[in-house]
Amino acid sequence: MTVRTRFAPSPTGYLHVGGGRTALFNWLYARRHGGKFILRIEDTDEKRNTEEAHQVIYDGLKWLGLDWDEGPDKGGEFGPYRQSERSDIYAKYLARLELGGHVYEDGGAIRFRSPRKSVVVEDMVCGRIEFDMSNPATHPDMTIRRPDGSWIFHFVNVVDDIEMKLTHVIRGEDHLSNTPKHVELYNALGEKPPVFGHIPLILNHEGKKLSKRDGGSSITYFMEHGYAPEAVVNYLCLLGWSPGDNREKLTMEELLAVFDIDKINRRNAIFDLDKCFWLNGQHILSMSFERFVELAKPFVEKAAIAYGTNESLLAALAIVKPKVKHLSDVPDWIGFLFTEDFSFDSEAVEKSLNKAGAAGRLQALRTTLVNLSEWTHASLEAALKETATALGVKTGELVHPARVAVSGRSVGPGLYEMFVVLGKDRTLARFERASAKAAA
RNA sequence: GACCCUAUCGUCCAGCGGUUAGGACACUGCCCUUUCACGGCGGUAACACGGGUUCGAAUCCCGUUAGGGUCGCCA
Repeated sequence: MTVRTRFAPSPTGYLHVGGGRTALFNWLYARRHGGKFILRIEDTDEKRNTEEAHQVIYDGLKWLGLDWDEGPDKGGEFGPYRQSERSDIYAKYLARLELGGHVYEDGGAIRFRSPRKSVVVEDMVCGRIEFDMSNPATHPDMTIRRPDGSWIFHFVNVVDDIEMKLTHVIRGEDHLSNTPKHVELYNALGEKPPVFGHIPLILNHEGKKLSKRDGGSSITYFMEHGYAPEAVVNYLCLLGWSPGDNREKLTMEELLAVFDIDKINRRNAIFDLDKCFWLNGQHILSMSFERFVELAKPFVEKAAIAYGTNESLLAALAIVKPKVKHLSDVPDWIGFLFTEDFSFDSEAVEKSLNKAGAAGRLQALRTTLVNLSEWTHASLEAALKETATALGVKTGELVHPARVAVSGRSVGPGLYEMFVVLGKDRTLARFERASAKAAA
């Protein structure tokens, strides 16, 4: 039997991180077991069903690196993959329930008559759970069709899972209490329920369900704030699970090899943006340069940095990669390399450039550098240190003003790296201007 | 209210009958260092409570408490 899992979001115009994680776990499970991952859009509520809302889902999943084998945009053997287009199928299944005497009319709506027996759910994550369905007050007969003919979630969800031959249903724990209802439907239809796996919920710092207002509650947030997808995927897996060997940073390949849904714990987890941020830095640090360029470039383009040739952009990105924590910070980190019109941080100017003697030291350094025949990291470092010795000052007394002279700020890439990327002429020109500025 | 799930540092995870209760984020001290990072070495900090079971319990059982979820003609 081929494993078939699905992600079945409703198009709300917003992809929740919890949804992203559900999608991820389903995808991981399918890929690990050589199965199929299906995308189904639950858009029975037509009011909020827009094309843009669908796009948010596609974009979010693609960004996370999750590809689906069947879906609305892709087709597949068991389509259509939008519930709004599956009404005929639901009608057929309703007829089956009617035939078995499982439904009745109530004020124009159609309800499913619960057998009122206890239902046992064997859950991949939660284990064996028994639900007592005998009390109609607490477990009323569920409605499956409204008077206007539109369908209710529980019913269409089950019908589609049957029709699409899903073997495993991995979803949020908020559905655990709904599961016995779903099982009753499977039984009434004479179908075998899939294997369920209810994963714990993601909470905010107040311990409440993560809502739209919370920072980092949507996948879009991570896309826009310069997170690497691999870092977000990594973090999401770490919520409720660990590889068991104290590793924190794992690549997608490593996750695919060791992530196991039934080892996930049953506790709801509080989302910690700090740790996600740290993982992002770790991933950026260790990813290939090519990958870094791929992820950083869109931010550079969006900021409309006039970087000239591709080579010069790559040179700038290379010296910044070990420092950057958010990809969205890249434009700010490299901008000063491509314009003479960069701004000077007043605090930095005050602290090093305007320090007594700074202008003179800068001039001395300039003189040394003018005569430098070789413009490399090593020769620049040697030259600067010699100058410092000759002047009888500490290296830092030259480094700090030079850094501000060349970049306008006190924080940035390595000094010699900046010299090399700027080249001799521009470096010396900036020295000139800064000396004048310091003197003034 | 009923039913279901859960309970280890502030947070995320390890632990599955005998441990100085471990790692990571955050916070913090020192070192490295041209800034900022990175990295290295430390520090602060936890078994919710009460009963059992056992020679022995963070670990097993039962309660209590707390948190979360579900009980829609939302999904």
